[in-house]
Amino acid sequence: MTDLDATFAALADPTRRTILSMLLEDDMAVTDVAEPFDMSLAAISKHLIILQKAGLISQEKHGRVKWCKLEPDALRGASTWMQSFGQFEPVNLDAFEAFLATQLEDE
Amino acid sequence: MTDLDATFAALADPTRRTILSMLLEDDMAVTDVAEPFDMSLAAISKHLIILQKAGLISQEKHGRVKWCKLEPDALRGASTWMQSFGQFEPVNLDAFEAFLATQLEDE
DNA sequence: CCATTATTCAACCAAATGGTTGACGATCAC
DNA sequence: GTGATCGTCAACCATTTGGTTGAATAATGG
Repeated sequence: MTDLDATFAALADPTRRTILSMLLEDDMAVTDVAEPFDMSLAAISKHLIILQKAGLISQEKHGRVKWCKLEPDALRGASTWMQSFGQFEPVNLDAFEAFLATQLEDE
Repeated sequence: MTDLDATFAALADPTRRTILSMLLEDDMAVTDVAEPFDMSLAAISKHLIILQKAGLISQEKHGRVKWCKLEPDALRGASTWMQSFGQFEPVNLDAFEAFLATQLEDE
């Protein structure tokens, strides 16, 4: 329950969602993450800590540079929760899972 | 962007997620939604307003009773955003959309 | 060694959040 | 009509959030 709190809360901020999108391209240092934002480095540092606590990114320090890396697995819990509402979607979960099965067979 | 803010923020609270799960079973009146919670009716009323503003539920007043109904379509925006990280998932978005297309043809 | 760079920490601030209570406007049931 | 019920509003409160600035820590380069 608390995991989902942290994940959804982290995703609720547009700055943090943009950061995640940036990290989708490549791992980045804190300073480089901050560069496009009109905001202090300290503010971005805080956002990154929130993302890390939510498990959405990991941070690893090499020398004085801290590298940020997307950890998309943390999205899976939130994604699964949302899919519990799938019965209302045009494609039901059973069909989707059957589709997944065919995909895996192809490999 | 702002849509996603509201959706994810609404989902970040455990009380609100529980309410959505309850509404998954059936439409409910505000008082009945509030019943299982150890919280004032006014607090639940506020939560419901937040859910409505996020588009996750609709509310319709019949007499003095206000009925709350799940609107799962609002989850789609958030779901789509999360799927943009799908390159890390076993099935990519293109394949999923192709699958959706075949589903629609069947109708 | 010294200046520079990378990042965080601490203190502070304004605004938003999640809760309370009590009063209030409708509506229903008798 | 009168009293109970449904739900919201308004005012209030404590805590969290998202930002700032300036100082502090730590590693690097010349």
